[in-house]
Amino acid sequence: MSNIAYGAPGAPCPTSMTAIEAPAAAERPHDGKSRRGGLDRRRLDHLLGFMTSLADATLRKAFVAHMGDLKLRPVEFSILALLAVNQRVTQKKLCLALDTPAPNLVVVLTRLQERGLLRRIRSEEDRREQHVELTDEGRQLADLAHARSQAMEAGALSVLTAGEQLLLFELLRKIATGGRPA
Amino acid sequence: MSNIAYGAPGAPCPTSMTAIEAPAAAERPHDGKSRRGGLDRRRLDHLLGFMTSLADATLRKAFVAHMGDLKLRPVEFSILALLAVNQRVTQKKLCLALDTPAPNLVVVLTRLQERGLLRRIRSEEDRREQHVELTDEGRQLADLAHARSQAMEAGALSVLTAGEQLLLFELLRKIATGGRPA
DNA sequence: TATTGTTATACTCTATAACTATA
DNA sequence: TATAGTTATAGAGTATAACAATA
Repeated sequence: MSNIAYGAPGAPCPTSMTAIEAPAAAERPHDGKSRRGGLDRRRLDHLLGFMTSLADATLRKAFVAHMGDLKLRPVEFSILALLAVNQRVTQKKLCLALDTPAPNLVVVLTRLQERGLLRRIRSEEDRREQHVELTDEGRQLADLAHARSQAMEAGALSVLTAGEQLLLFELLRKIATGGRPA
Repeated sequence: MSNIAYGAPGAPCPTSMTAIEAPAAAERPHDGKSRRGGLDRRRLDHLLGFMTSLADATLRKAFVAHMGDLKLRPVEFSILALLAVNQRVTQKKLCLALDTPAPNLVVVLTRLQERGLLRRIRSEEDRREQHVELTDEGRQLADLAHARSQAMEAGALSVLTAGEQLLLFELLRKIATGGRPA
């Protein structure tokens, strides 16, 4: 269910390249570690993007294991989680919060709406906007999913001490924000 | 270029759900942090999978910025990196190392082969296997990409101290492997 | 003119089934 | 019967252009 190919999709690919430079300097056989499928992975294991991909693969499996029977995709989980604790949420705000193009959000919201989990209500102040809100059924599922996510998190983080958990979040936050505070 | 919708694609979606449980207990207005697009993100910010998604988005942008002109996608970068330091690599081994289904690897390898970056050589011992190896041109690009990855890494990690960097890798490794050593 | 939401569309990524050729 | 690689295909994720309604 999704590989660990490393980092970014979407980049173009056609032929071309700059080539030459960089000697294949100090690289001895290998150290016995850094392997998988029997291959030496020394040029990948020191890359943060590769390691987060590995961690992501593990966390995706945990998501499916814990949330699978709720029929919620990650983006759907995120939307319910946002709607559960925010009021007067417009689609524009959801796009910003999830960093998702508007057209893609539309189809996800429509899917959730057809499941009876949320409503779209045309704003009276600005009739261009729609306010998205959970139905009772949607709120129940949001709360259940939230509870499940806590259990999932406990499992994934159980390999770390409490101090390590805090540290990991803080380090990831720094990476994600490029060092900026919030 | 890719959102931060959270974790796992691929999960099914049709209707259904178990519903009910979990009270929306102690949740006060918000703390001023945990926001983006003006929305309270308290049910997401404590989830490791969400944070790694955020970090991944940042790292993907760094990948494009540093590697874009080499016309290498992440999975292509990874393949070159593996071929550069391994001998007698079969497609089966690459599939295992990258956790990628064989049919998907085939198209990527064919693309790289058509660019003149690698060769597929039928094994004499077992004629079902193909040995994949870099051409001279492929090795040059692999080495250049490796050098670029080092610069990219330095930039992404510059927000952390040397100690924090080591710690982050170790914590991610523990998450990825579920606590197992290698 | 600019913004919110929508439709249509395209390209990539991911995954599976079915086939071949070898073993 | 099993394995390495391939072909074909389907589904989900991601992205952009163009449009309608409203401001």
